[in-house]
Amino acid sequence: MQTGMRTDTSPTLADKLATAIADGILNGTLPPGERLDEVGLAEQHGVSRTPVREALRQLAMSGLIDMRPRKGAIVSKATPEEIESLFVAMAEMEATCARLAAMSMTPIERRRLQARHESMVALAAAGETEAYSDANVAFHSAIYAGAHNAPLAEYAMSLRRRVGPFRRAQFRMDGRLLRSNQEHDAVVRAILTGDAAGAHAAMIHHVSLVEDAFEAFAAINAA
Amino acid sequence: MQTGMRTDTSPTLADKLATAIADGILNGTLPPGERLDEVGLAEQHGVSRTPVREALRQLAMSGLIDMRPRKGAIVSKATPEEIESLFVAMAEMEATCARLAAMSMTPIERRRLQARHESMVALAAAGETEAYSDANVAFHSAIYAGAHNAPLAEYAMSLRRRVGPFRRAQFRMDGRLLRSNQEHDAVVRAILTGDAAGAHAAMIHHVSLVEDAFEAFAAINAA
DNA sequence: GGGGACAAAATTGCATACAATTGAGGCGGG
DNA sequence: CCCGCCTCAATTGTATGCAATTTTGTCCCC
Repeated sequence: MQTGMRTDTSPTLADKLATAIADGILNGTLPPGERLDEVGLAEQHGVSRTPVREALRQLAMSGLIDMRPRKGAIVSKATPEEIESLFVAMAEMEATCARLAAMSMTPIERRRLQARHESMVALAAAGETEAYSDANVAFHSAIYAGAHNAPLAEYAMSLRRRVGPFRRAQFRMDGRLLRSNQEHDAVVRAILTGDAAGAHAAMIHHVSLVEDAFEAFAAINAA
Repeated sequence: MQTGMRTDTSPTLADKLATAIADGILNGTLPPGERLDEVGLAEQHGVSRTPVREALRQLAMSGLIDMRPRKGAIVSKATPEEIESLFVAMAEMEATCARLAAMSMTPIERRRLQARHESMVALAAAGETEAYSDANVAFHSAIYAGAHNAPLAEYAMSLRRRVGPFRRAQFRMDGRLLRSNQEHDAVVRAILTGDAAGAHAAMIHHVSLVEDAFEAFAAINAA
């Protein structure tokens, strides 16, 4: 799903293309720096250039791709500094959502968050990386939703997507799963007790460690 | 300027149209709910529908307009709850930027912020609404920039634009200028002393009052 | 062998043309 | 008088065609 995307009653070709291309970027088929040729994409999807151009423009606004007039589009390829900024921004957004969630989640939402978290304990212990990763996204999304603020939640999700291409395989690093789960525990406890400041701090801490993991990963790959 | 807009080397027609339409929305020429007819806009600007459509898609992603497949585009017309969410989101973003600015502004940036603030004291005292309003935007922009985080700064600015259509004439309310200036003083003091938590709190307080002003304004207009 | 100018190919930007869906208005039946 | 259906105009979605700029490849000269 795409941030701020048009409400989809019978999605248009351009919309479908936008999600298709975004998927390609997120799952690594289209790596950062890859050139996005209009006719190529058009032929590849069996459509004309017109909807392709509209899809590209939409993706450009989301930050997933870069367009330069008369130069074409490429998958966004950020410098280490820009990637760092993205991670910091994501940490701040997640922390803000966590703080708001601590203040405004309904009792039902709190119970569900706790249940979700507890179910992840088992996954972490069993080392089920893939299932944990999926559950992790759902966990964070639940916190976005708990903030009860659509613009913030959407932007947080958009940032999560945007850093996606740069954080592949993060969970494969030693002990990430168990550690992530412990940090979730701190976040959940703070939210459940309505400790806004604590939720903020715990979430910043959690997401910052993800960033550290990325940096370690990047360092390994650079070597 | 448009958030996440393509880097402009010889802007394309679609880009120029996007800013033109955005200007129309922001200055009230195109009020919320106004229908954005493609052929109308095309004739009005002397271009074909193609660049108009691309501009609209761009604006849709920014949240300034709403598009529904085969139904056309309208200037975003939010419910009171959605407007409330926008104001809350803006307050949170501004506060986050203020906190980061308190932590990471350079000495030069701090001095400039202080100078800018002091120059606004005179404007507030003299009741120069228009000049103060311009300076106010620059003041907040300086804090965004001081956060040293492009994604957060851009999103904060984008939210500021997005609430624009709903906060017209806010400064005309009694005593807003002086009060705004006093609140700025608290924000600036916190930032200059590196008081991150204080900067956050002061900014939330400041922007929340703007929201209250809006609500009062909306209440008057509804009556 | 290296570098620069020119030409051709490729690619983007814009316009026009066509198709398809929506919404409105009219018409007839109840 | 009201309701449903049908038809048609209006509007959006998509394709194609053309113009302009960028890029690439080649040739010539140094």
